[in-house]
Amino acid sequence: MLTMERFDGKNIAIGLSAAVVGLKDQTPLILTICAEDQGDGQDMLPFGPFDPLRHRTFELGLRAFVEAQAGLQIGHVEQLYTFGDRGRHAQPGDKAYHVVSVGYLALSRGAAPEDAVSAEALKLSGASFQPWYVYFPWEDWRAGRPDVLDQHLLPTLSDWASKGDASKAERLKLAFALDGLVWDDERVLDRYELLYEAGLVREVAVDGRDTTLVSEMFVHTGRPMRYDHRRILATAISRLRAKLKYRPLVFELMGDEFTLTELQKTVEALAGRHLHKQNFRRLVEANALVEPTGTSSVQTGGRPAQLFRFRREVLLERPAPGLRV
Amino acid sequence: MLTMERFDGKNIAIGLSAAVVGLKDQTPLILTICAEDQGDGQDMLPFGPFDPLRHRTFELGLRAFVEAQAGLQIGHVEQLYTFGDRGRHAQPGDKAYHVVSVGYLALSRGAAPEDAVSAEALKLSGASFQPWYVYFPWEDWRAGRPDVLDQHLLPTLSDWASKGDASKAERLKLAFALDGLVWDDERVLDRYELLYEAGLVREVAVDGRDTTLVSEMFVHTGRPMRYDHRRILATAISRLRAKLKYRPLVFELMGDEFTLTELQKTVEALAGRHLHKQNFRRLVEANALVEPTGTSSVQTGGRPAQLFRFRREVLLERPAPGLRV
DNA sequence: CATATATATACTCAGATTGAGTATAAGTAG
DNA sequence: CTACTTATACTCAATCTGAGTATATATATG
Repeated sequence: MLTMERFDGKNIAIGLSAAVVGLKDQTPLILTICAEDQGDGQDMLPFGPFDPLRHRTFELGLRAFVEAQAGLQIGHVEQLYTFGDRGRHAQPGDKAYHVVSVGYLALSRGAAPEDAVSAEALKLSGASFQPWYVYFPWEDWRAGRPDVLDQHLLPTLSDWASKGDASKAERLKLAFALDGLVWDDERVLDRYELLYEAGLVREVAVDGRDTTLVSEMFVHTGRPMRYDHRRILATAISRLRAKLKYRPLVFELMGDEFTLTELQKTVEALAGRHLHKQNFRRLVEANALVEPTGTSSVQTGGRPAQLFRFRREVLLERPAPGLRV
Repeated sequence: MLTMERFDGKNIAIGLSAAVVGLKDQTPLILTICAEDQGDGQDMLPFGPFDPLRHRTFELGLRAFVEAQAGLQIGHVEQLYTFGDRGRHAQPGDKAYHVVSVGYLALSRGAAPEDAVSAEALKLSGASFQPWYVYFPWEDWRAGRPDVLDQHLLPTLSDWASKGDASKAERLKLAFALDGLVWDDERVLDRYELLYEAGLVREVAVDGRDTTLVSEMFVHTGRPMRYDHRRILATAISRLRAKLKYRPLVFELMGDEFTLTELQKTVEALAGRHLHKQNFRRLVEANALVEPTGTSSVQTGGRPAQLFRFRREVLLERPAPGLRV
């Protein structure tokens, strides 16, 4: 019953997709590509088929795709999730294979203004970094609660949930912090999935659903992506936001030297919320995550700020060094 | 360049494997199967090939395999990781396909003594629940630091690390809490991977490595499993231990009514470490995870304990209800 | 140069949480 | 009745957290 003959692989293909996060001007960015032969204008993440004959591991394959499609070297890479549902990767003329999609999170400094080499490579390849809140406008709370929530998303979602079973209303309550619950910045995927199930994002069209009744919502639910790439991006943001709290991942996106304010603005940009300045400082210094370089920076107006660098040794000293804010 | 024709799926197969956790007599258990035609005596997790034509999603496929191979219904299911490296799933005569392995964590009440139906089904199928610390003896700290660490594992591992580059020594230090670091109960996978890389677990034999020099270590490094199943189990334990702290997963393994001591012993069994009794109580009650049933239990000796049940409503009240111990 | 303005950095303080107890209650075994 | 066992209540100091106030040091302006 359990022989290997049942491992009959035909008709299955594995797609590797990378959510490559960058940063420029306190804006979190995501690397997108466009392909000539699939150009319906929708954004895509760098991706490609895993071929075990050419790539020893998923990760090596992934790095090769990003390099080939955007000319970019990536640093930290971690696996997110493997999506296997039928339909979510479907495209016309694609009946031959069932595509299973392995999503990855990657971090890159290639979006920084000072990286001229990456900028040139991006221009040549046609790839580019897009602000990630374009795809999820309701996830940016830095300037307070986004208006789109109360004006468009929640009325429609509540209506949808009230017509379904109780579990839909429960999930909605938890994901969107109804009834006085606190907004959880890590539930990016939960929120996107609810919008998807409610048929409010443009991607549902490839599922063959009728969208005429809700299509006026699409303008409020962010820019769509090809395939299931927006779902992978949502997973990436969720993971990154969670991991910031117990791993020093921010520094993979920062320059070598930075002020504490720059560090804070970066964390705020990724977490999508505002932090208390004095307490942020205390946290960073208490955790010994950084050390002063001795120099200071002449900023725009105000007292000059000390410059700091990441203290790599912290990785060997503390079990879970991060910015639990 | 990015056409779907490159999604050429031949020679790839997807294997689904489940680490099904159960509990009996304060012992964490893992469901293992044995197959006649692959019977070299090594334990396996329930697993099988994903066939998109028969199973709409990975999860449905997985449930079907567990049902077929152990006659067991499983409750909570979550994806762990997808392993794609060449070699780790290899077996003689298995050249036709590259098997990519998607690991899952599942929880089941089927190992409880009162579940006669599951016991019967297990007997018929030949599957059984095994104590999980048999596979990872160094992970059980309930009775203090396990002797095997200082007597066998750490001397050999340190020796191995000192001959490699500095990063090996760093990983060893973090994973096994050298130099006064605190033991992190969640790093089960890190520790197993180090033992694997150092060639100290029996599974390395299928990698074609020479094991004559280290084979006397195998008796100290736990019982092996087929394929990469012990790695999946390590991932499952890591994830379960991490998630206990912010999700009320324990209750998926408990009966409907229980005393606080039973609850504590269960958490201790899973986390592999001893907890402070009075503080555990305080934590459980402060988080409003349970409510008294009004009855009490006549235990062996001592004052009778109140019986409690899980307060399901907590899922709707608090953002991350768990037992952060 | 004095002053307004902007940013950086230091320090305070009350309330909540945590780790590690002591004290007391309510059963069973002999 | 006494010893023993387990359950439950309460204490206390150290630490952490959220939300401030106060002060320092720059630039821009009249």
